[in-house]
Amino acid sequence: MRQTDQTAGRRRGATIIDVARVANVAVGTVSRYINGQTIRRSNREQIERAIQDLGYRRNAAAASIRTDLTHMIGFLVPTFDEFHARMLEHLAHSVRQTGRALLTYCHGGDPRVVAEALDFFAAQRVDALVMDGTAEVYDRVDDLIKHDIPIIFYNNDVRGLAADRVMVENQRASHRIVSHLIDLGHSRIGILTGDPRNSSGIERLAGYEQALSDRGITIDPALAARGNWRMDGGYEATKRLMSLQTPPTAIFSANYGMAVGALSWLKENGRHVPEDISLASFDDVAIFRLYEAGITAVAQPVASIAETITDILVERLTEPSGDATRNVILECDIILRGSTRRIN
Amino acid sequence: MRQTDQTAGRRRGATIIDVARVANVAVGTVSRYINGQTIRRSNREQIERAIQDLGYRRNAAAASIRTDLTHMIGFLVPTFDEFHARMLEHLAHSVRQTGRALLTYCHGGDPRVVAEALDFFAAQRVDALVMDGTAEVYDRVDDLIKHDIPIIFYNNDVRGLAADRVMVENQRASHRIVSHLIDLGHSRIGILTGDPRNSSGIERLAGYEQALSDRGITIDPALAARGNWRMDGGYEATKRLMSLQTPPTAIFSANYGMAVGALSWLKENGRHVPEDISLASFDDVAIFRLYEAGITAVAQPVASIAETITDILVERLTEPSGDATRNVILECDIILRGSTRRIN
DNA sequence: TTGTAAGCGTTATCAA
DNA sequence: TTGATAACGCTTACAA
Repeated sequence: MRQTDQTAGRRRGATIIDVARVANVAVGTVSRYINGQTIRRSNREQIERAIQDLGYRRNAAAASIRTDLTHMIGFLVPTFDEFHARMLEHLAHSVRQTGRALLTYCHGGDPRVVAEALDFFAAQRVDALVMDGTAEVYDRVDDLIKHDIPIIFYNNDVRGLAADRVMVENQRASHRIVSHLIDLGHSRIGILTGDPRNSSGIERLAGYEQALSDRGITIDPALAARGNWRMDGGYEATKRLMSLQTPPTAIFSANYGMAVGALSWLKENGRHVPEDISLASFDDVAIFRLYEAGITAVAQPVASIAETITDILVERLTEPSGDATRNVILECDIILRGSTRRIN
Repeated sequence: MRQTDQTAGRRRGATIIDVARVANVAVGTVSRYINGQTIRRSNREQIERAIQDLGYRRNAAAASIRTDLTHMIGFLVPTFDEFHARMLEHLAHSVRQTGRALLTYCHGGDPRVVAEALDFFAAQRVDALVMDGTAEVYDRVDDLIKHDIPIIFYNNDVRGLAADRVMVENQRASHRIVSHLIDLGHSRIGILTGDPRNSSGIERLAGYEQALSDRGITIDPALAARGNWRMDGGYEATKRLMSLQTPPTAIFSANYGMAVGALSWLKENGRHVPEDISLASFDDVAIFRLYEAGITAVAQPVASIAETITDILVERLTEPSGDATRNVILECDIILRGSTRRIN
């Protein structure tokens, strides 16, 4: 009996049964009305009035245990830096238009939190999971896939999993921007690399190396300074590069966070961009448009990435049973600004 | 019969019943094990093996229809700019440590989307809702409160609702930073105001005006240029201020987005900061630390805001039944940098 | 189109 | 501690 139920943590609201009783119809009829099926007009009006009077609200959780559809998409990222925040904004927007929302989790690079997040998503029965691929969690993600939860990777891939992927042409874009530096007369070009366990880090480094060798420039391992995608890593890596016997005349940063660290070190040490050194970076963020003469950058098509992810999502969730995994690779733009300068 | 059930959209996994059967115990026992109650050792081992073998995963949605607890917190923001992204990151972190996650929705300033979000949260039965207050939705939020969903406002308040609030001392911080400009000899100080429907916009403007009148400076309405919190609004508002007969010698921006717009206009028009004009802003963001000599700013205690919200959340969700609403107001720091300069 | 009733996967009560 | 079983709020055959 509801009134004597001690278990409810909070006052329970009206249910579909209450609505049916007040409207003098069967629960099935109310359910059909709620789900947009055709209903006799008189019934519809009575149901609407009952819903109004009772302040009834459908319980999606209850529905989901029958339908196995929660209308929630898991979204797992390492951090909410500008890149991921923009992804989130675009993704939230496109996913919203399909009647779904994002259950977000931020792992901060901690594998235990990643595992925790995947468990949480599995328990909540998210309809699908969108994540920036992180290695080390191969098994746990595979487990989700075995439980028929579609996974879509973006930004970084985890090879060998039956997941969809929406990536950008990391290697080609890096090749193009480094080639631009070479065109400007640079041959001693440093790179701030990301985490070598990340596919985008590997590919961006490969694009850099390919561009150099395509132009007959010997690759000097000392010019590849390892960062960690973050500002502090870029700062330290830049310091190392600039302390070399023969420092580079140009630096390419594999992401924007490290580029900000580079700018910070250069500024503190009185090196001017582009007079003393040219700088180019992956990712196009607000600060690059504003900083002094602007920073030359690779612009990722964030909106397209989000839309493509949503398209794949809807496809996976509506099509009978998806066949082959999809692997979309989107193009990037190179935005030339004042931070890259001709030398000699 | 499971095998013939046509309704399942996807392969259904093992249930607690399956686990009980394989482990040779009752479902109640499995449930108790899952929820951390004491279990006879032999049973525990058999249950653990069964869970392992079956790849069982608890269905949180099913549990929630009995417990009325989803372990999801709704998070509603207008946009994922740097301020809200940082809030999200901190909030996700602190909320995670209580075993919950954030169901995020981004409304982009559209009241229809706000309404949609609130309906979605209500249907999903989020345990609580954290939101940047938006006017115009008084009734719908009140409806959620009537359904016993705790609401916590941050950044902007909506007066008159039985909700908790975690705000910052907008007026006092603005007063302090404007007073600093006056100390430097400025008397013709412009302000880029936010949306006047937002409580923080009102309070920051009030702090500005109070600072002026406290020092006997007449308030010139022409010096209050209305922005929209965004870069484009700040750009246009700055243009208007700088086109006045007697332009200001200093500008205070009520948030960082408009300050970036101001920097953009000033740069395009060859005005240097701080030589030609001083600039100070609410919000302390990455670009302010890096931009030329740095931008003087009000630093909001984002981490504290998030932690306070989480504390209140936990309190509301565990205490018998919350009494009075809480109204926390946190202090801000003024960070002095190179963008504000003494004149005369 | 409607009513009836059997699930869905949990939790919680109650007697043992 | 455990087992058996009645909720929880909804969807969906199935029969009318």
